Amino acid sequence: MTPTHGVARPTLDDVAVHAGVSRATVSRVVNSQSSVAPELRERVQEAIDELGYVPNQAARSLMTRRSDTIALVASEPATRVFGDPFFSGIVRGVSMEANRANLQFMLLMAQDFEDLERVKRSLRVWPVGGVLLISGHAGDGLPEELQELGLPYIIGGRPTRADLVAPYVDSANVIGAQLAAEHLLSVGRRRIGTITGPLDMGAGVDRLAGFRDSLGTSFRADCAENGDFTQRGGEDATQRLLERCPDLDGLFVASDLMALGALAALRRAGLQVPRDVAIVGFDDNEFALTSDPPLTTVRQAPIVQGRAMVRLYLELNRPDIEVADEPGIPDLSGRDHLVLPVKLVVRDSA
Amino acid sequence: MTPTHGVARPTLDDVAVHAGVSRATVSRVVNSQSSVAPELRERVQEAIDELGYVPNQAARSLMTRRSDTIALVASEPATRVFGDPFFSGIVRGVSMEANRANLQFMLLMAQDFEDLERVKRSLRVWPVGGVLLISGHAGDGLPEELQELGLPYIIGGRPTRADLVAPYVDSANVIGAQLAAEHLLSVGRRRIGTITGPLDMGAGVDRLAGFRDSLGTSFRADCAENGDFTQRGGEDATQRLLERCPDLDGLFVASDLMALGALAALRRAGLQVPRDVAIVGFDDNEFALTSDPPLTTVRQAPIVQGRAMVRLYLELNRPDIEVADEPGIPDLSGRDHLVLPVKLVVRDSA
DNA sequence: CGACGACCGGAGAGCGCTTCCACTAGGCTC
DNA sequence: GAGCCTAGTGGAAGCGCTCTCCGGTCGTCG
Repeated sequence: MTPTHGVARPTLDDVAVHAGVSRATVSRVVNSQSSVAPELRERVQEAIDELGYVPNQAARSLMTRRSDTIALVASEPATRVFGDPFFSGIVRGVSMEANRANLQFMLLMAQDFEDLERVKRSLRVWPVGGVLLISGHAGDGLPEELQELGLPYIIGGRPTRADLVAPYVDSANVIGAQLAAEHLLSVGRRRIGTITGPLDMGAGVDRLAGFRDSLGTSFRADCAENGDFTQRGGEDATQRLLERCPDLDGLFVASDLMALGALAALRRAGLQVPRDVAIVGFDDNEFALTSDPPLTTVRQAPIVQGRAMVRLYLELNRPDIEVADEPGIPDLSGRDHLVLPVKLVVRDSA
Repeated sequence: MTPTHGVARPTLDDVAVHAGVSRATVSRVVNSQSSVAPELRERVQEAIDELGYVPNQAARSLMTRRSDTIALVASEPATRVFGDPFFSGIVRGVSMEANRANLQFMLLMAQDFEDLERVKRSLRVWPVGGVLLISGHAGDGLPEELQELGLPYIIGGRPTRADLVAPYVDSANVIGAQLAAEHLLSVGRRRIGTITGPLDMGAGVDRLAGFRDSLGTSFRADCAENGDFTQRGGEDATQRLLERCPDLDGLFVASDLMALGALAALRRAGLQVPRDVAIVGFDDNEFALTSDPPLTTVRQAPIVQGRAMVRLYLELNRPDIEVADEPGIPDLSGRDHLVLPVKLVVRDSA
């Protein structure tokens, strides 16, 4: 048996004795709820500092029946979660905001069906107060599971099932894709194809929809190829696309990582970007800047998205934690969802 | 206040009543320690299944004064943790093995000094039973802090301070670098430079040491340039190196990600790989395979390393959890450290 | 000046679990 | 067959905390 801490940690009682008050008073000071006389509060605070008192989370959550832990669940294999800067942004945002709210967050990844079961089991066993769902694929069953467990959750992206009402934080994917398509049209491209994201994900569907919408009658279904948001997938998809639509002069790729693959495929096919084919990506991550040529792309803000997800969770489920307004993060009081703006960033690829 | 679970969860008592035994007996069955009559044990198990009983972790760890949670702490910014497949491998390995042992793991990243303080605070507040430290930089103070907190920890890599005795799991970095250098020599290269890792990290120091060792008197200090294990860092370092040592015909780069950058820098300088400069990397991750040309590199096994770290932790600190032998993971009974073998993988770059 | 209310602090009951201890059987040894 | 184990079970005491009650102390108004 391993004690959690080598040195015996001071308890509430210790502090109470030290400060000459009752446990209840100390508790009230610690949780800064209800009224404690200023003088007493100060004395208690001093005792806390002096003893280096830190509340025992286990005891606390045993009593309150809630836990100050949120889980970030990605229905993706670890390689993808770790390979795409988009996820790193989300994680950073979540980590940032969770920290500010004194929540602990844990990261769960589900590579496959088996893992999905494991994750569900984890959520059952571990005292988690809420779940942030990212990269949801239709049919992973996670929202339903959480519903059943009575665990509040926030979706990053949008619900994939229309009958499922759930709070979410999404990027303006449709608009972003429209901007991309319009830009390609505005630089004179007329035979425009697209590499989509997975069509069981909101982002995949929406970016295709926006693209199709802006192209109108010039949209050619045979010049849309499915990718999987990985570089390799983008490369393969582009190669297939080139075989079917060799006369392409413009390409909207639904993520920068896939666009990187597309660049490689085009180069191998002897095509120059943007001279022969103009490319617009989606994300605006570090790859977009360092690629050759630098990508024209649609900027979204994964860090903000991650932060907003935590804040939305707090807003809806933790009235005891106050969420201070923050510049750069849209106000979300009273809302149950948020769609973050995107912006076209023009560089050399289109 | 949010209840952790919408539906009232059955407690030990519920199970006890249902099975017609005492709480103590149910607890014994759940923890499968000490002896319970087979017949009773079965009856209890049935009751557990029937009610869908899941132990309350908070109550449990309140009693046992330990927590079934381990933290994986990376002294790196999130962008690096998420950008390098090495980390993704570690995380996957840890996640895998933690899961098997029914431990929860949480990921903490320290971008800078401020974060480091935050992480330390987290470790104090949250009931963590042990810590896995990766990517330790000399002077981050983490080991000392953990020592003081009385938290057991395992180092991924090796202790950066000689006076610090701590269990660790490392790769055979010195040997790996020797293999790389010897390979470059064996293909006839004589003017060999190196891009090192950060020299405040064990991996950085050891790979340089192995390289220098194999080169002997042909080692040229001015043809060693420091990198930071990022692609960009590798690119910049290579560029600097080329200015100082334009006659280079071989290059050992201490990580594949940096090697990718090196390839870019060489290409920009109009040099061909391997004709003009032969390159050997370190890692053997997916980039090594897809780069142009595919990298000759030293293979290490981050997933195994992650798994071994958890197993070593269990071995040393949790006698109550048994660690079954696993093919592919070196036996670690009785050991307090492990050095994983590496292997040269020859492809086209050298 | 007495009574009422507002407010503040303390006592104490548990949250769900583990584990020490006491106790009962049954199987030994001599 | 009496003593003595050993194995198996239940009772009960808390782990450290929160929060409901309740009693006490003021300020204030009639």
